[in-house]
Amino acid sequence: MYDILMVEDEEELAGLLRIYMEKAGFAVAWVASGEEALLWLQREKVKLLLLDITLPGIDGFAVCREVRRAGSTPVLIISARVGKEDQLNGFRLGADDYIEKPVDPDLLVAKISSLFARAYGIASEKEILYSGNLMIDKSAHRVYKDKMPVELNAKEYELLLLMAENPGKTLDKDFLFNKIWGADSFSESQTLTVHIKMLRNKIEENPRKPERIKTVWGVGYCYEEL
Amino acid sequence: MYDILMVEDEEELAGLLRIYMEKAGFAVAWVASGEEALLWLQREKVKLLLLDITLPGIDGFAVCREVRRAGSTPVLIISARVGKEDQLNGFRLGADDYIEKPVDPDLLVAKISSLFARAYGIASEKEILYSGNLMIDKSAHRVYKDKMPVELNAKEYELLLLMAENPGKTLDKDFLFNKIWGADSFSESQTLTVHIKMLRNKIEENPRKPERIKTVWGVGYCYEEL
DNA sequence: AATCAATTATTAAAATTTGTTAGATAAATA
DNA sequence: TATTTATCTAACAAATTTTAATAATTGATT
Repeated sequence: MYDILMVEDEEELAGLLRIYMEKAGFAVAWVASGEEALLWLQREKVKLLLLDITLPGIDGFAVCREVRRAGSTPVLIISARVGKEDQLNGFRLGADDYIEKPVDPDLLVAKISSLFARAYGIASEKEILYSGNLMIDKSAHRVYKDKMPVELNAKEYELLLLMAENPGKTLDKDFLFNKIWGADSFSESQTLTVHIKMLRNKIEENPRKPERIKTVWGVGYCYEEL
Repeated sequence: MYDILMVEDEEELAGLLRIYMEKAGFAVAWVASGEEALLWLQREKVKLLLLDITLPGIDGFAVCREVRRAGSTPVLIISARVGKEDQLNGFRLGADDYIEKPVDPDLLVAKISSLFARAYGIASEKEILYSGNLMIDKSAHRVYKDKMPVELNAKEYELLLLMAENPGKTLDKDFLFNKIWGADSFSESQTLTVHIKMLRNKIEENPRKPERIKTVWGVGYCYEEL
């Protein structure tokens, strides 16, 4: 898989940028139009998209929109248009950055590296998870509520983490149970609900009226990011 | 916990930016020097750091370096210095972006939002089905009518989803029943109509004159997308 | 238009399922 | 062994689903 797909119709610029990017260790693919870009992306994945806006045919904005519809691939826009509206539009479509021409290759490479680090380096091994007034420090295996440590035991911690990593999603009881206790395990009956109860006692403001761990009747529980 | 810690010694600019950022929904804390910033960060976590470079005492670069040493908090640098070297230096220290003064508040907010989405996955993919003034959040298993939550229980939810996924089509009673209750199941007699009734009570403007769930005599029901 | 049978709607209450909770017991850990 | 943590029990509470009886509506027939 290539690291970068560059969509740029000016051949000379494309050549220059490619040299710089490859010198920085990125594997670069190049296409010259929006149509080609979309076709290319149908066949193959890429880690980052470097996208000129002014292209013949389908323009960069449209490509950006399509890419965002499909996933969260980082998109870096290059444009000769200097208007603020164009930039805002780019961000609205989900671009990660917007660079105005003329492009300084060193800066471009710096930005790409930064974006790579954010998207693939640090973020993937995010050690700390924030969720409203809750902070879950994965490396320390510890949870803080309003900056005050909360003492959770192992099962409670696992439960909370699993739910907090899927905020806003209803996880059904079987899923939760299987993830934490393992497929079989005789118990099940009440043991999950009991643990939910204890968790709520520890992290809910008012455990009788849970705001954070909502129960979805007949299905399971849903963690709300407050 | 605050979303953003702004480190900026120009009080007027700080005030202006704060207004824009808060309007965009971010909780903003503000300190005016590098020393304060470091002290602040020792006590409290923050989701994003907005950092001016030219500060009295400890400058922005030094703060950035410290922050990176401690973790992967997103850092956005603002600077009055327009040199390419300064920018490269910022990126080298691990900054996520570098904005030159004068700062356009709209663009700043756009960049911050983009960075938030990248770092915290706010643009997390959710399965949502829109149908007129109804919104069905499949991942949360929840339904909203005019943005207000509607409390549906399991069977009602299944029914609604099944119908909403086939708008404008008349689904006959057997089909609905079999899909939700399963082929056999003694009951049937009234149980479907009762559930339809309850659904209508919850999502129709005037349950006596259903606009959304129409009954098709002798056949079944038809969900209208309004 | 009036009648009739079939179908659907409404309602309330019974039956069932599911959730909560506190406390007892067992298991693991120090 | 003392202490903590995990699991289970059982009674209770609450919400959901079904049943069943009655009312209203529809479409066909006269």
